[in-house]
Amino acid sequence: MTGNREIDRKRIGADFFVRDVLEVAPELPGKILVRRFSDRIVSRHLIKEVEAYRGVEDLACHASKGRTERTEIMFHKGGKIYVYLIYGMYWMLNFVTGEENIPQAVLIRGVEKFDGPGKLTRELKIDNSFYGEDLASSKRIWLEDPDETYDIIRTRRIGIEYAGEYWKNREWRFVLKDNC
DNA sequence: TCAGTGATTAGG
DNA sequence: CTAATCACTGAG
Repeated sequence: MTGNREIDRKRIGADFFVRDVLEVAPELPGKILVRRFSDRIVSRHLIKEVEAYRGVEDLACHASKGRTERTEIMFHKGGKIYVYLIYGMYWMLNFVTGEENIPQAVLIRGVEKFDGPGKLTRELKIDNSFYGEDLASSKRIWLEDPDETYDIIRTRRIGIEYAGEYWKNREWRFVLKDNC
C-alpha cells in the first residue's frame, strides 16, 4: 500500500491473481500498469499484450524444467512478480498467478507507448530487484482497474519454437483488439 | 536475416 | 569448471 487513499482504493488486490492463468491473462489487457518512482512521479500505462505460461506440463513455461532458484517464485500463490533476464540484455516482467505449488505466470509483452517485453522493462526501469515483489502491497508497482472495457484477441504465443507443436499452438497470447 | 549479451542450468 | 540455451531487439 502506498498510504495514498485514492491510489489504494483503485489497486487490484491479491485475489485477482489467485485464479488459473487462463482466467487471469485474458483480463490483463486493458488493465493499468502503475509504476511509482516517487510521490511526484507516477506513470500509468494501459496493458496491451500478454501471454500465459501454465504449469510444469507446458513446455514453453520455465517451470517445466522444475523448481529451481529462478523458477521458485512461480510456485508461490498468485500476486507476486517473476522477473528474469533474457539474451543478456532484457528483463522480462511476469505476474505469478494461481494457487501455491501450481507454477503459472503471465508475461507482460506490451503496454501503451512501450511495445515489446524488453522495451517496457527498460523504459519503466524494472529489473531483478522486482523479483518476488508483491503487487498487492508494493509501493513502486501495481495494477489498477480502467474506466473502460476493451475487446481482446487471442493468438498463439511468440518466441517458443523449442516447445513443440502442441504447446506452440495453444492460443495463450492475449492482445487488445485495436492493437492488431 | 542475424549479432549482441550474460544469467541460468545441467553435466563432468 | 564448461558450454548450451534463451518468453528479445535493432540494425541492415
